[in-house]
Amino acid sequence: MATGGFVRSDAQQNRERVLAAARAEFTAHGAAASLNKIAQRAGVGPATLYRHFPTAQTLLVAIIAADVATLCAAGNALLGHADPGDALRIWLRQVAAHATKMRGLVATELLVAAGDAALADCHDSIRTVGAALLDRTGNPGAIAVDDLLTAVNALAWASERMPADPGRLDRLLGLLATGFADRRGGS
Amino acid sequence: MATGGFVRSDAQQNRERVLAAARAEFTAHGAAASLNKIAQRAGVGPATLYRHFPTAQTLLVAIIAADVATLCAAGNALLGHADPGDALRIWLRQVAAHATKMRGLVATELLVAAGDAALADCHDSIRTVGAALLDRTGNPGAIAVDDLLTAVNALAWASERMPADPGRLDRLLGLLATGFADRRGGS
DNA sequence: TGTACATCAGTGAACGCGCGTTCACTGATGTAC
DNA sequence: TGTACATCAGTGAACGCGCGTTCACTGATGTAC
Repeated sequence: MATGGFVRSDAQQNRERVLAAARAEFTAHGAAASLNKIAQRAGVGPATLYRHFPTAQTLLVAIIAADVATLCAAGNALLGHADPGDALRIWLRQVAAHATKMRGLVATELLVAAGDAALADCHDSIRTVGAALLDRTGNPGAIAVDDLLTAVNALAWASERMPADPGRLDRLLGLLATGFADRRGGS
Repeated sequence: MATGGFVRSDAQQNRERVLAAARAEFTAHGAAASLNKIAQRAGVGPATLYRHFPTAQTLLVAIIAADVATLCAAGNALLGHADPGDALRIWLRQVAAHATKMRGLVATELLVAAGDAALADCHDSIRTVGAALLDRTGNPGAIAVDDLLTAVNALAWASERMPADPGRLDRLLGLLATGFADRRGGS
């Protein structure tokens, strides 16, 4: 009997090939991506995919988790940025870029994180970093970090759906930063 | 030979029963709604549904168009409101409520209006009303009405995806109104 | 180092399912006289 | 008013398709001696 806990090197290779194929298929077809096609693209049988990822959700979350880790690392680095306001804006831009991946699937998934433990962890990580960056600005509007992140995800999702207008995301984020109502003038 | 242009009364009835069933199914299942099930719910054969609406898109747009007409009428009425700022906010709240219908399908469809003539008409109607309301406020931030409507749709879609938090939509719209960055204080 | 073995990853054909869609046919409706 | 007719809406079984998923089986890998 094996000592347990070892991982066959071909298994690890296949796992990574499946992840890469899934990333490509999700990017191309969003939520309509097919597990059979992912397996085919990865050059493995469908049952192999199931061995590694029992459900499509598992697969998607594995991909997202890796990206979220990068995103949070970048956010933590920005805590040392000289201008807290700029730091927050820069990071939210990165959050938005992340959320547009895979035809908006990432934004969609992160919003309904409840129900999946791994996804909830991602959500918490992002929220923690976001809260730190927001606090550092003084947070004059007393905004909940959850609301801010939800809004950024939503705007990113929307801009992803309108690929004809590449400047849209930045304009929408600008709009979110300043608001559409003038707080100084009346009415 | 018939004189042409007449509509059999049973046909009209079936058309309306299909529309009602479709509304119910889209509301329950969003984009995953099945045409066969809609037909079944309406008490007609699948081919009958196809006679009235050759494609699922046609069906969805027929439903949306009716709602959009109501929305625009409400917006035009608000042009007579005493406070332009309030009028805009009230109407955007209605736009958001409209966009959350059918599991966010409405928001999704309206964003990618290009490609469907009827949907493009809806889009234009909404934009025209929105522009009138926005202009009346003086539009201090020189915001494009398209961006504003896109943002409202996006936030509505996001809040629809998180039904556990019913106050979220209003908070998000409030955030969009005032912005997350303080324009008076530095950074 | 080399060989026998036990484990478990991989295979790919096949399953059942529900989807969108079509067909030849039936029958209800409205018209014309 | 009443009847014959032409039109076209409705029917529902059936099609092909691709999906997610499973199965009994094969074979590669790492271990133990």
